Amino acid sequence: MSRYNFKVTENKWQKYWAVNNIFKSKVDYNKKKFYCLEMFPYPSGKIHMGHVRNYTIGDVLARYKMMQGFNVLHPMGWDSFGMPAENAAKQNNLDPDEWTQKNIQVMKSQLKRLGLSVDWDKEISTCSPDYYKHQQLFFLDLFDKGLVYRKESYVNWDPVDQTVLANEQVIDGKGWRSGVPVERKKLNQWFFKISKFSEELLNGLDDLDEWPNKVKVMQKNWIGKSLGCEINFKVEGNSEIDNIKCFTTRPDTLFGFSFLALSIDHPISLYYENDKEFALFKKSCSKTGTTEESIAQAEKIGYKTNLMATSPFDENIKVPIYFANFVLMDYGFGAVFGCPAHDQRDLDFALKYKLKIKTVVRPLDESNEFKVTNEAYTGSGTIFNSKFLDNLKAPSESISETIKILEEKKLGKKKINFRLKDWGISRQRYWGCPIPVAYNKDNQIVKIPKDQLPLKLPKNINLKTKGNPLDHQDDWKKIVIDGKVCTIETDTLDTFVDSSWYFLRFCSAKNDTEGFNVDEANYWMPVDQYIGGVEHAILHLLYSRFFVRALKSKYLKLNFIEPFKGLFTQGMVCHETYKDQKGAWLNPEEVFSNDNSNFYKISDPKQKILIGPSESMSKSKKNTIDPEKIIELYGADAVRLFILSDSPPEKDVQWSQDGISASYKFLQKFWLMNNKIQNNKRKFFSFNKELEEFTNQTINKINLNLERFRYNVIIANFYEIYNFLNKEINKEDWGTNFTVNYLKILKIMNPVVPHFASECIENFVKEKEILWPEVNKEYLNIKRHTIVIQIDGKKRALITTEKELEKEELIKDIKDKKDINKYLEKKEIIKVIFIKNKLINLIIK
RNA sequence: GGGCGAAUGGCGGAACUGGUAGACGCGCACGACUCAAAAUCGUGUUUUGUAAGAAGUGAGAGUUCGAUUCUCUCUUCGCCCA
Repeated sequence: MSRYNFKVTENKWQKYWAVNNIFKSKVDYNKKKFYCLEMFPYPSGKIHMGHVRNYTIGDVLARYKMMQGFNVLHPMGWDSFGMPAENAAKQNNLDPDEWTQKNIQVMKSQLKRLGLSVDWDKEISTCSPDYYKHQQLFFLDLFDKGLVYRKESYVNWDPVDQTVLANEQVIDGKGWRSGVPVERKKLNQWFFKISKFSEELLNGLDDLDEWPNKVKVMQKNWIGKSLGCEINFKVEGNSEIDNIKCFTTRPDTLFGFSFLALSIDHPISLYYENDKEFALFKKSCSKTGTTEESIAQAEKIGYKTNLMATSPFDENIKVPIYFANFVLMDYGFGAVFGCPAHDQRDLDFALKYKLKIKTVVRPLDESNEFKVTNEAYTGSGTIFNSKFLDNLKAPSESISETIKILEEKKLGKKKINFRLKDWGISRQRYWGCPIPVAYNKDNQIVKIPKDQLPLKLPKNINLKTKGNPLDHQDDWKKIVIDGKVCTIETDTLDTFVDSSWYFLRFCSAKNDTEGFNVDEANYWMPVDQYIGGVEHAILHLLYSRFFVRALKSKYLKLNFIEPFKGLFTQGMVCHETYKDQKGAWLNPEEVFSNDNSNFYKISDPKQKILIGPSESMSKSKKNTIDPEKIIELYGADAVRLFILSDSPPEKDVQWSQDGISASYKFLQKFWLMNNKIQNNKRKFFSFNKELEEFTNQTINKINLNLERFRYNVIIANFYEIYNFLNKEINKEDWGTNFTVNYLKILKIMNPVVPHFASECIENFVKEKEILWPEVNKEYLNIKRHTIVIQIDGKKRALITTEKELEKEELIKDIKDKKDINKYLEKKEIIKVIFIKNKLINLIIK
């Protein structure tokens, strides 16, 4: 036997697993199921280290559960609709479908080389009509249930590219591609009524006890339930308008009221339709994007109407009514009352238009002289200047008290408001799932009949058009429904829709007649462990939780409501960044170092490289490491070992060259040791108790560490295993129980380094199904005890003993020992803390 | 500004319910092998001190016989929301 040849071995086992269908899974009611799912990748071209980390973590868990006898579902698919394909196709005159299929082929072979325990028979791809035809059916189902609707809504509009931008494509208020300021434009768009489930989605979080708390907090904040109240303000100046309804979370600051602001889309704006100045104002409002951030940062501007509003608490207080750019129609009622002293936006607005600023909340340590000038006071305190509200504690008492008064006087009522808005699912793009509706000649919505589905995307089209390429597909757009010619909707679905139910599709991946089978879903779902990046903590997870709830309105027999029972969010893979003297980013392959502190350019060895901080690997900073090259050099097992070894999986990990080569060396060392063990011809005679203890304790440790995702500690345990075994085999007598224990050890290494472990096990014993070893609890309670001896709480000595020493015996032993007794001479023991078999602490005087 | 989290050697990181701080790895040093180097193997490696010892888990307090772990205040960093 010689060096470990990872290429031969990894290839051999990958073939073995595939040929023997080792990872194929099917419903089996006699077996306990385990659904292990990692977030499926976008086929962008090649896999990156983030994928390697994500899928290795999942694979370790899946293999561990398989070895424990679970019926494991561990599938893989492709989140294959989306903009990168469309952009790449546009740039290189390609077909997005061909580009995508090619990437899938490449990435699939790369993933296979990692040796994942994936059931490839269940592979799905969201851009395939086999997948999206079911999605179109779901869309129609939800439409029938009133959970899909169309309304006018604002989008980010790039005036140069003539295209709609997603929020993340708006950078500093400018289009990411054109670099010109983004505008707001109104379009008719499709929405999912996620807001109907706000309360449910919020309450459901309480039951998700296997989710990281931070993700639950983020979702909670996103849903943003707030207690407030609606208030009716009397309006003067237009005989047709009696009052305006406002929503506020701070009714207690009502005495600080100095203006009323309306959204430009408020119904009252209709009265100003012919007003030229208002039209100009409206136009200037459209100069900001649609993100909350950009609206918050934009300069507050307003248009003063001829209307006046009266304070519900004091008829003598009358204030002007404005249209303002910072009021949104889809929050509250599109109308807010302005209290400049206690809201920064209102204050900015009031200062600009020289409106009154009346302070009505003072901090607890301030007197009634307290006055807000340039900075709004939003902290807690006491209400003053507010007549009957005076001296209430703000906000703890004042809000509920004010609501009570408003309700009594029938001026307003308590209202719960949610920040969560309906989910806009229209995208003005080609490469997405077509929306299965059309419009008749009266522009009414006509559902495309189910027997005419799937509604497929047209092929070979010109993508280099302004706006949505589908708009220009006149032939494709025409459809005959019930003998009438209709025009197909050209918007496509947000790709988040694709990923909101793919976990259900895996349960019935090849089912042609339905998206998923209820019985199969009821067997496999919920996903027992979902693993992915924290960047999807809000939207993807929330949308998926919504989608299952929405589907439940049709599939009444679904027996689960939360799709993901357990969630694990892994950290990113980071690497140092390098820049040359001109400030251009350099790839790690372009630099070298002789001392690991000074780096130089390979193509220009005199040029010193500037080393930047370690950041998440990204193409733009060129600090990426190609997994394929690393697998080629070190093998899949070494990569798996390293990607888990250096940091806890939930934290960021530093890619390091020394680290990967250490993992490689570890396998080589272990292999040499394995050779020695397997070539051994000697017979042993005594029972190796120490080995038995070590093995059982190690299995126990690894069990705990696996359950808690402490995979980095497991790798440390592997090194301990090597260090221990390597000492044992230098002994004369390894023990009659050596082989049994060694085999157990190889098995627990299997989930992390499956090719390597399988090879070692196979050479040793022939065993088809490798099961997880049981812990013999007898060896967990060690018969040898190491007792810590403390004097005044300081460690002074250790005693190792086989006996279970009682307190008095132990004190006697201590007094007999010179090196400890010296601390006790001429002192009196006033107290003894004793924990059997663990610790004794003598307090002396 | 609010919420959540983190801080441990030269570095990444261990430490179960308060009970031996620094597991394991990297790096470094010394040694073996070698004409030499690489590779490999062995030994050592928190700081300080020749040593016994002392100090030590971001800073400061508190609870406790005993705190990396619990409580409070502060500093810095990260993430999310505004």
